[in-house]
Amino acid sequence: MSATDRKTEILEAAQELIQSHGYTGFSYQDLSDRLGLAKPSLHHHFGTKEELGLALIESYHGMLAGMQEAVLSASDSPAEQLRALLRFGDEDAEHRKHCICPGGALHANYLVFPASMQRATEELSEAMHRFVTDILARGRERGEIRFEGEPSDEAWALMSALQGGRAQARTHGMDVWHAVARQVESSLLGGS
Amino acid sequence: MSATDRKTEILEAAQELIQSHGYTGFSYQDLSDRLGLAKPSLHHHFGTKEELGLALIESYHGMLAGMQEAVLSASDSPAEQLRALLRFGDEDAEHRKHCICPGGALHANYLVFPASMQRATEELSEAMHRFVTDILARGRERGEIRFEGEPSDEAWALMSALQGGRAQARTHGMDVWHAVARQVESSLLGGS
DNA sequence: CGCCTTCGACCGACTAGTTGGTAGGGTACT
DNA sequence: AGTACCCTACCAACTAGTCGGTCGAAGGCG
Repeated sequence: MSATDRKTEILEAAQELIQSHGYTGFSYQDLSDRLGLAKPSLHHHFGTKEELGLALIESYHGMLAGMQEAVLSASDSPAEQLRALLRFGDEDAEHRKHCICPGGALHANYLVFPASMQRATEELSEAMHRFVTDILARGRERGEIRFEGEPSDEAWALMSALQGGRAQARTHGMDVWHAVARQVESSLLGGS
Repeated sequence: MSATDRKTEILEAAQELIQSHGYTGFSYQDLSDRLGLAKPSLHHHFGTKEELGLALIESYHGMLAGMQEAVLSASDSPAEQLRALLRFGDEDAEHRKHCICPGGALHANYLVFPASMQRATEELSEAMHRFVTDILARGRERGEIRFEGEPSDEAWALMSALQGGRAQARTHGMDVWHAVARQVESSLLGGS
């Protein structure tokens, strides 16, 4: 197992922990227990918790980029791209039921972050916002997606609904997530 | 200053802390510093953190009931009631910009809660959900509110959007909150 | 080949500070 | 006298982070 593998392994465990228990809700000890790796070894890879947090957000950036590429290459139709985006949410929600989405976890813990992580959080959701705004704008131009007001505003609304839906689903069951996704889709793309 | 006043004072400070820093993100020490009251004195009023947390959620129940009454007595029209509900969100968001809404804070920290607080959290948002569902159902019956699918599903979507909007507003400014509220309103009540 | 050095990964034992929580004593109002 | 409130002093457990050191694999070199 090379060094890079170890780092990714730690990052994956840390992602699950921050999305389930929050930034203040998990410790190096938790990571240590879960990975069977001594606590100082973790500090060897990520000197401080802030450093670990930054790497975490960095890796979310990578995941976002991957999703963007997958969504855009799925179809030329903005409506289909929107559907693909929602399917991504479905998969992730199904795969890690006890977690909230990355953005939700970061926003929820925003105020306890060191400044560097706050900045990184802002950049991440701005990137997501640009992506969603673009789909919505192109979709309405083509007559595939319907909403009132500015695409940018609707993008914030869409992101908020998905983020909130994921959070509520954790306490009220996956049905709530599906309900939210369904309402969002039918509102934007028209009834079934 | 009577005992009840002290308790409310502590509860108010604790509310602000849980909504800004999260349940694992604030300590009895933080409360002590903020209130100028020794830490053991807090334990006198709320023996354990779990007890404090339960009282917190209990008081949210009271606030919810107060809001329901205010919203329902504002008008007979479901559309107006919905507008009143959104205004409530506006006021609270304006008043405590650095906080997320009670429901959002509770959902975000759900997994680190002791079982009793998890149950109380579920009950709180189910109460809110029943209330919103009722407004939506009556509103559509009267032709004042428009949406597809089940009122219950749309209620989850509405709550999710507001909760998420409040969270994102903290990192991207109050404009985001207003954008989300506006989009939700125009989607349900029709264009301006 | 064998020997030596270097280096990243790792860990036991530790630190200083914080966590939720307790013990017990003082004070002030009823 | 009793009760409600508040305090100082304390506790065990946990926090992020450090220290000094071990291990094994890689690389240079005669």
